[in-house]
Amino acid sequence: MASDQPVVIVWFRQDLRLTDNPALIAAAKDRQKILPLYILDDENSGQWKMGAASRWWLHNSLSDLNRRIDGHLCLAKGDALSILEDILRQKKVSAVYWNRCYEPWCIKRDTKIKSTLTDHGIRVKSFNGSLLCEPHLISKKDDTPYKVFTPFYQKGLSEHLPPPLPKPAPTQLKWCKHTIVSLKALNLLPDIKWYQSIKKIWTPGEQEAQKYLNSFLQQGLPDYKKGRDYPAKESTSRLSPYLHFGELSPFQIWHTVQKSMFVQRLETQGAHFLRELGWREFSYYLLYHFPDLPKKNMQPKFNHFPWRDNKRAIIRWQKGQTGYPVVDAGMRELWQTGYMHNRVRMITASFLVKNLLQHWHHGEKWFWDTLVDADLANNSASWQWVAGSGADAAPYFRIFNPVTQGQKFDTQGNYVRRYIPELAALPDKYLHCPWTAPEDVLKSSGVILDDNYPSPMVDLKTSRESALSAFAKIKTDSV
DNA sequence: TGAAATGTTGGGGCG
DNA sequence: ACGCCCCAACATTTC
Repeated sequence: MASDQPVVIVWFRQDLRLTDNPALIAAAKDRQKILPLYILDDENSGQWKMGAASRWWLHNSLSDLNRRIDGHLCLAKGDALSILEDILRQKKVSAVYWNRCYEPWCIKRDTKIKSTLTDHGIRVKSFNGSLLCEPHLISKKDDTPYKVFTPFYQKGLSEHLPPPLPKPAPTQLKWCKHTIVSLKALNLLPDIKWYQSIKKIWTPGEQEAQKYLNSFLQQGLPDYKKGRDYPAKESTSRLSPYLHFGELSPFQIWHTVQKSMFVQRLETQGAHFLRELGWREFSYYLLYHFPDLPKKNMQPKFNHFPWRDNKRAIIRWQKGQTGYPVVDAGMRELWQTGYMHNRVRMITASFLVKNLLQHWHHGEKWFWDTLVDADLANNSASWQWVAGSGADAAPYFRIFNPVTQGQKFDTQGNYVRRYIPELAALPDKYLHCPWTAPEDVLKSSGVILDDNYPSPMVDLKTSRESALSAFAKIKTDSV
């Protein structure tokens, strides 16, 4: 039966941190024992169960969080409401606090949980710990949601900036020990240890996130505006997985960058970086107001788009065997590290959707499973952006040329050579288009086309023309 | 947060 | 000296 001392549950979700965590701060104010809880809920997430790379990340994040609270983290697996109700039967619970999530399935589940627990006589409070500004607070003058990024960012969001200052971790917390299952029993790690190479690159955890942020401010930010386009450089922040799991809050990022902009005189660079945070906000905003975003084209005319369905082509793309070095390097970076540089994400996505004419859902699913930063809002909004089916999307006819893009943004070939060692000996001139290299150059570089590296799976000129004529077919379609 | 096609300009070679 | 052509370099338009 319920033990005598009442406890407050802090339900950790995508906020795996102790600093600037509103739910935790609220619990600390109650001065009761805190039961820190994480639930792996695969029963309510439907099609959007966490992908494999994310699970690896989560495993390590939970392990780190648990270590930081001296082994008190309570882990559970299953339907969140049932698990909470189980705990209520075993413990005297006065309140449950959490920071809000914005995935449609989460909103639906949490709404039900909130009303059910309230009926049980429990104090339930939820907070914003993940967004600069929550989606329901922003709308145009006519009360409809923004559909275009620039006005959303410049008018809608900016009215709510600056965000509140980040708050330190509460001190002298009294944890309550309660065990349901072990971390191992969550089965977050796969049987095959494909994550060995990911492990070399990444260290999940709140303190590591802070280190990453600080090193970005020193090394990445000063050259961010230009440098972020070059995948071989380290000018991007690579904060996305930490941000997704809430090991870092956007408030912390926003204020730290602002301060750095002032101290280092990096107004322009900083503004460009903060704009990327703005895109993240916009993705969440779109997902909130258009919950079909992960499934349905925002522009209905794309419902008639003549996608092809070629399983083997999709597999070649996934494996990085398209014959276009910058595309293949990107897909191999993804497979090996659980991450891909932003510019290369655009190039590989454009290739799948436009040159191969495969539905953006295929790319969305693959990225969902393989990215450590897989995030429903960012992933679906970005795929629709690339495909051209989004509300404020890249025009369909914007088709990236992987050879030109490679030559422009990986001129020295450092990125391609890192992920495609079999091409490493090719001279820069032919690195992004090996099939144009003379026989003797190929031979002396040890490249044998269709043997150790494929020749292009489609012709750029003709596939581009096919894409444009496919687009022409839906161009005139009415809503 | 393109690329390719088309248009324009201006310098240099050359009859 | 002049007109003509070529074409690179840049600008504009179209997809």
